[in-house]
Amino acid sequence: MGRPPCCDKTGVKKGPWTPEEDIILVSYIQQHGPGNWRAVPSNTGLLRCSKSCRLRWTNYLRPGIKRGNFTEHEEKMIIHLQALLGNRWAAIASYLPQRTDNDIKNYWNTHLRKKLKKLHGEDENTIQEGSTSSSSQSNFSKGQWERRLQTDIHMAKKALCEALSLDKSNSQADPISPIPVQPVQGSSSYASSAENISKLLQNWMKNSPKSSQLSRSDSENTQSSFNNPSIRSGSGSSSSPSEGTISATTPEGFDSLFSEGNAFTPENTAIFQVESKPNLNAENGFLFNKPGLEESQVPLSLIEKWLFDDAINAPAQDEFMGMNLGESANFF
DNA sequence: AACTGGCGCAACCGCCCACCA
DNA sequence: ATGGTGGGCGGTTGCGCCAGT
Repeated sequence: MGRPPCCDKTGVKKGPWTPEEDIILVSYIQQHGPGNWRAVPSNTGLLRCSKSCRLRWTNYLRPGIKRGNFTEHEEKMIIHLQALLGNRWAAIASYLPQRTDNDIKNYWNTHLRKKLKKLHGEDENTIQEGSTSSSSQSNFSKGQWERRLQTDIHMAKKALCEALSLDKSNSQADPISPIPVQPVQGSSSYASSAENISKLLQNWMKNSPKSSQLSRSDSENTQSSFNNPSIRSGSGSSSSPSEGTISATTPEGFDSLFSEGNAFTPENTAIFQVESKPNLNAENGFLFNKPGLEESQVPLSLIEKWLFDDAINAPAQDEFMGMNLGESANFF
């Protein structure tokens, strides 16, 4: 039969996550990698649903997440992509690798929708939401649906093209390149996450005088995990400690890294160096190495090859931004 | 100073689909 | 082949903060 239930609802904690819980979760993921979420609550002692752990990780703790104000460029992209893809926030988020779908969704609901509403008046509903909600999708004319499908295919091709030519894409000024993971400079892949935690902990320490005492046991736990060089890749199903290595070579260990006045900086984040040539894992944002699979040896499936070849031959590089998206194209 | 309403965001809920036993 | 679960995703809610009165 199937698997046992992910968690019984009794005794499951809800509401905002505490820094202690964050540390425990990050520590665990450092050791075991993201994935197998069902095992997380039991293995960590967190009184959280596995789903809650996954969401906390993907929306807040995951490496490479950029928080704060959206740039004008990001706004434009979101508006364009929303017009093209509808409320498929995960798909939109894949074009803004530093933003989570939840962030984009929130930003859309709180900022952009109102902006557009102002701009369009009451017509906004027909322009924007008419193309988005799943309930109205059934009302799509065949032409609309096909156009959307074509757009998706075109984007998939572009995404693949970009992904397969990473070297170039980093410097290309294509504003809508769907890069799965923001290109990382050297070794700072984990630093983003650690930076999140660091900021979080600094606030926590300011607000909670007992925190240092409390974090004692946690830090012992997390120290070992941060000094544990193994990161497992992907879903954790195919895991090998050698797949990715992180050098956490601080003699003071985790405590010193997160102690007040010792926030993560470009200098000290360098301690989390990924040894050897990294591969990007789009799902979890970690860098890891696939043993025995050099970059030049990545095999292309037939479909990938087709998409890649077709994308190269397609002259529609500017098609995306130039598409008639109604008023939204002239939003700025 | 106290109250109130709006806003922003983190987290939850429910559905769906792929996968597993 | 089938039933059940994990994980992904979009919609919604709840709560804290802040400006206005």
